Amino acid sequence: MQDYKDIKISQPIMINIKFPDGSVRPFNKGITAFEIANGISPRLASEVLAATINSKVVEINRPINEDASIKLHKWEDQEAKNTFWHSSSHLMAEALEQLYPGIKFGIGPAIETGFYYDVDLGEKTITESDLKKIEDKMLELAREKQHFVRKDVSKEEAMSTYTTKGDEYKCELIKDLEDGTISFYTNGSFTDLCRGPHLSDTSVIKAVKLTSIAGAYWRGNEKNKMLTRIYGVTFPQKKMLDEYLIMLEEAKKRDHRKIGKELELFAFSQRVGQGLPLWLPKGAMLRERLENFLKSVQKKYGYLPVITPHIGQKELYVTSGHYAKYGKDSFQPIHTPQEGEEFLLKPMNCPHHCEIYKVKPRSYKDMPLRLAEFGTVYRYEQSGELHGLTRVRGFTQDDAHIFCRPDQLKEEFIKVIDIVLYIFKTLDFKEYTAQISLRDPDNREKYIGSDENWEKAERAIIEAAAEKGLNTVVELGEAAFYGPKLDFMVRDAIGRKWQLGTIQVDYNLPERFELEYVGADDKKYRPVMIHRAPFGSMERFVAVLIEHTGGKFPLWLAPEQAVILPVSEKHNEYAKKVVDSLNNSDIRASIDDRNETIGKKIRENELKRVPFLLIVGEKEAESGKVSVRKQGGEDIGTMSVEEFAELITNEVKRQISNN
RNA sequence: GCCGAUGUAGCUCAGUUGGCCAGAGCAGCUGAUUUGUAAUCAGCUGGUCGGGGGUUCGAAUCCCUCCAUCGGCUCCA
Repeated sequence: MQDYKDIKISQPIMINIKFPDGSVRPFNKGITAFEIANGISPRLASEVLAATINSKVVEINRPINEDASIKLHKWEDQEAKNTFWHSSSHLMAEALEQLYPGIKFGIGPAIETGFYYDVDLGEKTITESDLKKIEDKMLELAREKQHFVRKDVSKEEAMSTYTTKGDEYKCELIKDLEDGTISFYTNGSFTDLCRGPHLSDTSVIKAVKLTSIAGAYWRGNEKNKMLTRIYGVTFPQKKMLDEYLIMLEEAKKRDHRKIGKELELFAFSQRVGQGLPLWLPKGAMLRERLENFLKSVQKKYGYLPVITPHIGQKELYVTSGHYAKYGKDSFQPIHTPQEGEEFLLKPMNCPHHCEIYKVKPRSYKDMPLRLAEFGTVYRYEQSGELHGLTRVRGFTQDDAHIFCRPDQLKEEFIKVIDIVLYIFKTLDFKEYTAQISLRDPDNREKYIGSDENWEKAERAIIEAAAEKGLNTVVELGEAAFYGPKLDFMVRDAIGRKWQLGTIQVDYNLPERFELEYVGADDKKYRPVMIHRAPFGSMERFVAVLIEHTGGKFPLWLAPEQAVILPVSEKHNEYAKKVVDSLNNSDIRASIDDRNETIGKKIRENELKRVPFLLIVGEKEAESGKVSVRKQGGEDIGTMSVEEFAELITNEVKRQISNN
């Protein structure tokens, strides 16, 4: 620091800074991102929270000593949020240390929304009711405008600091770090082992909410001690926190478990067993419509339906390799009166489909063979992991397996992507991304199949995704051991991300089941297998759809499309005629002929999210018409029953054919 | 499975310094009302207070245990 000042006074050394727009400007050596921002405008400087210098995110007061590229991050950038939340976790740690002296710290990173810190409270406990106190302390400390001060330390110094403090978790972390890369950050009374980056000071943290408290194993290993994890989120403006809390409320309202109960779509029974959903009539019919929709799409794409049993001999899974890998952690084998017979509940459909492939010799001319089944599978999920319909023990995959020649892989992949995108479009998922999961390049031996095939498959996926213009992220090392895959994530109506469909390439099962086809040269070849499930599972998809729509399903899926509300019992007879006529036009309509006021009937059918309410009274009965109220209250006027039926039919047609 | 919280009528929730036959609203049933765009009125029915065990003269309330649910962790073919 001292040197730099001297230099500046005598003869400033200039460095070149490159901006995101490509322009390059000279600055004095040692300038900071904050000073650069301030030179552009003081307002910008006040909003910049972090900067990326040469593709590394750093604090805005770190001197830049060589030519560099720079990008300034305001709150809108994830980099800024990460910095903000990471600093907030240090602030929380400081508050915790002051309130609970002697506690030990694990790690405290930023997460997608907010941050957490893992702490070992020793004998003490923290409950939800203590959170307010901690929040207040954090705000108090934030207002002190504490600067985050970085200090590079030797490994030895770092170790001795934490040995003295008696913080074994930090010691363990330091052990794994390389000397020369270790730094401490101090804000106020709290110093933490940390690589940064951080805010320049705490004063920008204006709003704090500690959201929950939970147990978490040290380093994520269930053999280790369980620490207390405190989750929180902070914002630079109070208003943003309020908006965030409103979003949480909205999410609560859309919870598929709540709506599923209200709309009588599905239920659970303790007696049946946890994680085993019971589909109620309305839910079952909804699911059936989704299945029929996908079936008709698949028919167009040349899929062949198959049906296989819910159990299979243990031997089947020994062959597939799943028994060795998951046998212990699955539902245990079913034994029969016959000695030595063992069956397993099927945890996936692929082995059964492989056996269908094998029922007769296959020719290269038969490829691709696309076998589809809505197959119900059972997996023993740990009890703490079960969650509504999104994580269950029995579920139905919209499964299909495509057996094809290696040269057909890319084309088949593209066709599957087409199906997935068509589904997203029809169900109004406008924002989605795709993750391409490839091999870990440094660890090739853990994957099965030849290098050549892997390269071909990886290239096929990348090219297919590119040709379809997908917005993709590539993740190395995320592939399954048997092949690369493509997973789709959608964003729902309130911005949350969900993983839905998946497309996976598999070289393993064709090998294990010795699947073959005869080529044009009369030689035998091994087919490639594609697993794909555009919905993922019916359970999960319905859950996501509920949360996406808040229970207001599109007309073609809605359990009831219209309910006829007679103004009084005198009009029930006419209402009956209307409903018969609509049902004849394949419209799902019913009468609410309860002896209640029209106001109450409207209210209750609105709560049931019925898309159209038809009010019929004296006027309508006389003129043979219906008065149409759209969900939410919009009056779309009076029309004949035929006109209304046409309106519904056209809208449904539009919704499912927007290809 | 692990940490923490919760479990009262079909639903949403009161009631816990241990003490008369455990409450409300909605839903359901019966009756009155015959209704015009988000809750008509009255009466009635309904609960092993999650299950089991214990402490106590007395337990929804305190203790133990099991189950389920919720928030996380780990896991996810």
